Amino acid sequence: MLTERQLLILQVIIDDFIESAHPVGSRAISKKDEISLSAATIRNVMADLEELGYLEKTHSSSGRVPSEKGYRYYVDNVIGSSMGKGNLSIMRDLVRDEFIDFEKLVQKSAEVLSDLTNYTSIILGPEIFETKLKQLQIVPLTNHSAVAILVTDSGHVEHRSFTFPAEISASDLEKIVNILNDRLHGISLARLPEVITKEVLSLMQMYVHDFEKSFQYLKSAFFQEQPVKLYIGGKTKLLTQPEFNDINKIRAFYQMMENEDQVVNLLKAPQHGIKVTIGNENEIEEIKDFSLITASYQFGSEQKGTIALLGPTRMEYRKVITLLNALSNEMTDALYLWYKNNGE
Amino acid sequence: MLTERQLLILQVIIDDFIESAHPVGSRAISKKDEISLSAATIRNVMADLEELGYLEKTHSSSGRVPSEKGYRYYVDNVIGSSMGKGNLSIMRDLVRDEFIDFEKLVQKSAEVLSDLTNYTSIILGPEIFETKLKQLQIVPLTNHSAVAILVTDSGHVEHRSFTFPAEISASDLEKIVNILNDRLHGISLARLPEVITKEVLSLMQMYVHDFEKSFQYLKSAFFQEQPVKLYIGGKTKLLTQPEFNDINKIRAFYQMMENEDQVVNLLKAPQHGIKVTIGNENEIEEIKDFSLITASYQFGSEQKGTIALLGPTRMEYRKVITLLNALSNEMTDALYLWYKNNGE
DNA sequence: GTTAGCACTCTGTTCACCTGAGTGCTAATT
DNA sequence: AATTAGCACTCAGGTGAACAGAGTGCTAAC
Repeated sequence: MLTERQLLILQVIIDDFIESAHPVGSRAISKKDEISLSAATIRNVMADLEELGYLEKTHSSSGRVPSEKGYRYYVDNVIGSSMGKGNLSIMRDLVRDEFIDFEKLVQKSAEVLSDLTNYTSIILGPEIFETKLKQLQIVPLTNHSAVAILVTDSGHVEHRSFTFPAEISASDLEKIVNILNDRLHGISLARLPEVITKEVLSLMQMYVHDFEKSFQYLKSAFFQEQPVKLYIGGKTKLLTQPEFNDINKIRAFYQMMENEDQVVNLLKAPQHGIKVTIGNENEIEEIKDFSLITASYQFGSEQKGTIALLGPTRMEYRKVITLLNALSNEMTDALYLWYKNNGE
Repeated sequence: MLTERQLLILQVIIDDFIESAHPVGSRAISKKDEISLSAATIRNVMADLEELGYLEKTHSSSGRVPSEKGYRYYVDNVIGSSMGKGNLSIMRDLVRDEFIDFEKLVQKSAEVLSDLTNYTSIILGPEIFETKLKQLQIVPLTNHSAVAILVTDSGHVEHRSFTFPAEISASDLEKIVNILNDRLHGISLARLPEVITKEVLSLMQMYVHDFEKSFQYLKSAFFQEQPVKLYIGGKTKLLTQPEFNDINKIRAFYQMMENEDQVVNLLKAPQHGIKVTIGNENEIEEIKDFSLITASYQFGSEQKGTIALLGPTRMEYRKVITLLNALSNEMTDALYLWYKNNGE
């Protein structure tokens, strides 16, 4: 357990380093208003903190830099008590004003989040597989191609073009759509392939032969899809961070961001509230010197989405946590209201 | 007019530089198989070429580097005659295999293009405003919200959620949709707002009062949209290019790429065939040391889309031009066939 | 327990120096 | 008249020495 003085100094060092990105020395600290100790005393405390693993030196005679353990302690014990304020109203207004369309809201939120912080924001939409089919539409384009449109109760729209044998007539198509809508309405997307195969396919083969092949394609087109949508804001914001001076780091980072699956997995872990992973706590090699802060929001009764900010370990934790907290609450509230009206 | 020898040497220098990214010296050239002159002679030729403006030195005793004028000459006079080959079949197969869905095809093409070249590819979809409305659908979600879906004859799907006063009933909605479909079918998206305002709005006000406000929103949501879709492949590919060592360059470049409007404008200039803009020929400040190669493809009778590759001025012009040429032809062919079947 | 003082350590910068790649010019060669 | 060999010259980039500055750890005094 840290003494009060140790805690104070740890906190001051971290705050200073977060702001300046430079190792902080004993003299600089002793000059701060809230500190009335000499540099020498502070050096002793710093030595202790280093021994305990909360601080590090970049070289033998440099100032101190927080270690990951230091950040962890800071996040766990310092921040929780004193949430930042300000900006909260921005989040609230944002959600209220933009909430006409879920996609628009999320996209906008991602942008605002990264503008406010200068980090990269990532928002994961709700598991689309859990939403239920509202309506299926097939719009013929030519006599052998059409576009299939699928609307879920959450207002998501997915669409695919597909081709089919010319024998199928427009009225056939209409029949098929009617059958599908009749049987599939209210079924969750996750169960769709199963239900289709079990209940509907045989029914349809009565109407049209050889439909199966095209149908197979259509099915795969819809259901091998990424199960969640990813919204990223401020991809280039990190370039302005001083730790991003190394070109190889930049390369590695952007390469990893291109792999959507990986990013999705990063955020997907089920969780409640705010979760902070610092540096090596992250599982993915490429972000071992980043910190990732995630918050989940509720969508309806069961589904969850995730909001995250990705920045250097030297991150403005207090601000970010406050912000994410606010946004996730606002989104949960807004979605709750919206979803409630959405029942049958 | 360049002598044969000057041309040969210019060509060799450019080819060498494109490959190595290092200034090329007289000795290196004299060693090449296709050259049987001494270094001294070559130095004389190089001095001439420099005086003519086709070559430059990075400092007084460095090897030569092609100037923009040099690249321009190379592109205009050297390449045209001898198209590269290979990879052409890749493009053909790509278009044939993936052409089920226009979006998928384009997305995939952008990726392949940038994988093949290590440059960033940009594809502009056809002007969506020129396509014609095929069908409009409104799917109610709650008793005061719905999602509107718009399908064009090209198979594009646009959708927006919107809210409306609770007084409007489901049957009212259905009527509205019927009216809209009846009146708007076959109208180009560009004319849609006009037609709606002139012919349909009054008709609808007979059915529903106060519909106008919500409708206004819906209209703006659809029509203030970006008029063209942008597909970008290999955004990070450029990071592997050696000229991209300067962090500030990277920042400037990515900042500019974030501005979609600007990128669209870059490619939008009406043109036929292949167009190469080298370095300062580009209007946008941020890409004054890039080269941009664009090719257009035809979509139906009138509409055009653009395919482009963006890379350092030290670009593999021959390969890129060949590739773009092939892809744009394949796409035009495929789209022609597809679109022909698509008439009424 | 706190602080002043001092020797020590390490980084980053500057400067001189050197090497290697390449040039331009002149004079000899074909 | 064109080509080439030879040589002096230039410049970028790398290496190492010198040095200033920031910071530490330790000891002795307060």
